[in-house]
Amino acid sequence: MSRPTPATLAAPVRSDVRAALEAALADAIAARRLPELPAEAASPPDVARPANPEHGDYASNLALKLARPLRRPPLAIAEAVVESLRSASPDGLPAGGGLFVSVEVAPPGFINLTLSPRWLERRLDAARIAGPDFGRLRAADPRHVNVEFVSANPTGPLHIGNARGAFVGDLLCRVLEGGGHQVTREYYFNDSGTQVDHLGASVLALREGREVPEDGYKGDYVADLARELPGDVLAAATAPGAQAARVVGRWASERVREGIEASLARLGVRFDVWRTEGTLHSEGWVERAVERLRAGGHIYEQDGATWFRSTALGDDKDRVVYRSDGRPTYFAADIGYLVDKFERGFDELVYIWGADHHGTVARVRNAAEAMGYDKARVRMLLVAWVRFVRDGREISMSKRSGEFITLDELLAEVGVDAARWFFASRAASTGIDFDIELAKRQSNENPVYYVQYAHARIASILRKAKATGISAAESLGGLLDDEVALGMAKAVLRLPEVVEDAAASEETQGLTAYATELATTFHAFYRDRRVVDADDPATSARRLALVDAVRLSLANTLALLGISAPESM
RNA sequence: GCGCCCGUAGCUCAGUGGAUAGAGCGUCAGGUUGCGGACCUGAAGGCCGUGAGUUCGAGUCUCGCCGGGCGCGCCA
Repeated sequence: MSRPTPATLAAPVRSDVRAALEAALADAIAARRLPELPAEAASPPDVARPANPEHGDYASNLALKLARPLRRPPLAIAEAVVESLRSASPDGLPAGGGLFVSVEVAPPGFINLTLSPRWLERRLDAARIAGPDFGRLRAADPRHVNVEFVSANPTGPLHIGNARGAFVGDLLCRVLEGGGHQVTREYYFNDSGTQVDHLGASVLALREGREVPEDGYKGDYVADLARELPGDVLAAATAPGAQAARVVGRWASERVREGIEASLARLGVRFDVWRTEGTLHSEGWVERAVERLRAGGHIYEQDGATWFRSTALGDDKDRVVYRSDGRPTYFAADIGYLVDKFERGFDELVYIWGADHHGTVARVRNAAEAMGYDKARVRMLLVAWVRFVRDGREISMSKRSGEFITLDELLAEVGVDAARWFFASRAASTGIDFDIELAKRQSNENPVYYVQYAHARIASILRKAKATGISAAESLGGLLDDEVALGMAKAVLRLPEVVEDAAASEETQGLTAYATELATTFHAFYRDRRVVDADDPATSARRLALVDAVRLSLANTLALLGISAPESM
């Protein structure tokens, strides 16, 4: 028997259940207990986890779904499929022998399936062999995805308004990677625009002891930059004929960008590509994009400006690409960027944008379509607004008021783990409140500590076992006849399908909910079963194996979220 | 006015068309001579904004309305 790869070992249990049902359905048709399937009904069977444990570990509605196309009562279809499931010899099931200990038909036509303890034991042993790979999947359709996020212009440090996009973007990347896809994290910024000139003028003004201009930047970091401004840059800026604000601005924005990179690193976010708007023009990507559109008849001239006919594809209005004075718009860079990204070979482009940018979604996707790209491969994930609150009062984000909070300050207050958990456990599209005081409190008010505590507690048990001279058994061998252990084993083995769902939905709430549930299951197990018991080393060894599998699942889930899994706390 | 997002327990939020709608916090009542009490058990608390529709089945899909947020530049 060839040894399965870790990715195979970590495959979702649910897919085995699906495969078994599919095989049983095919068998029932072959045995003429059911008529041939019409082509349109040939999708894989739906499998869900019932809310009520009496309905088994998994339930399928395939009989209900097939009732109409097969023109048979759902109960009759369910009976036919179940007969196939039952008649298959324990090791004759294509998806793996002895998968189920019970298969039942329940009105109005559900098929309820309960997993076999023996099969679960083998699966759990395999998960432990997979180790850190348990929960990392092999994608059926591996894609190389470009995820562009944060993308704040380097005119000042990241503030809490940038926080959600940074976390959501990174979490999306992690979940896609967990689902077996390849990801490039990309940061897009402008280091040559008027904003950068304003920054340069502000720094220069302070350096020369003048007031910051009206449209300049006023934060403390500007004063720091003025102090640090090197003599040679200052000399170059003040040389005759030099564009002083621009020269200083270039230097300052690079310094700010380095600071942003460092802040993001503290969040556990590292970008693969830093791309500037300027290079999209200098490298000719914008021209290439416009030519492509022009060739397709999507460009016209009016009032001296160059327009993209976005309305032809359903947008509200056409969009200017080159202004009447010849300067390109921001949108021009956007379309050049599309060509650049696709030329680099990505299968899919994802943009993490604030919800206030939703108005620009249609034009960019339309431009992609007009240039001959598949619109479905260009997707914008809109991140809703966060109200930052301290003890119930909203924190104003005005830079002028001085209440401006940087990302670094937020992290210093609440910690990376708590912040990551907070954003991971909420859908990106929902507006949320972030109570800084609440997030700070290290108690059971904050579920991240609850989960980390479970991990630390297991680590402590493992230490205790080692000191006692008991080590984890290689195989669970019979342990799952104990119902308490059985329930926990099932919880552990859910991880791969939780990851699968997260990658498919591109949301992480399922992972945090899962980790909380697994921690709860463990704490209950801890209450009901003693793990380390010198009087029963055989049972101890098996329980240690099971508990270690819980630790593994918690650690892998937290790792996927970029959250630490402490050995003690 | 048009477009996008949102409306679920006192609060903050989950809930891939399935069976009795969940979690954390908060409130109330309990629990440890054993491996970590940052733990455990229980209770109260819901016309899932609202009205229709689609179907075997709707918190979930469609449409209308009500309420909230955000957009609607030759700005970035």
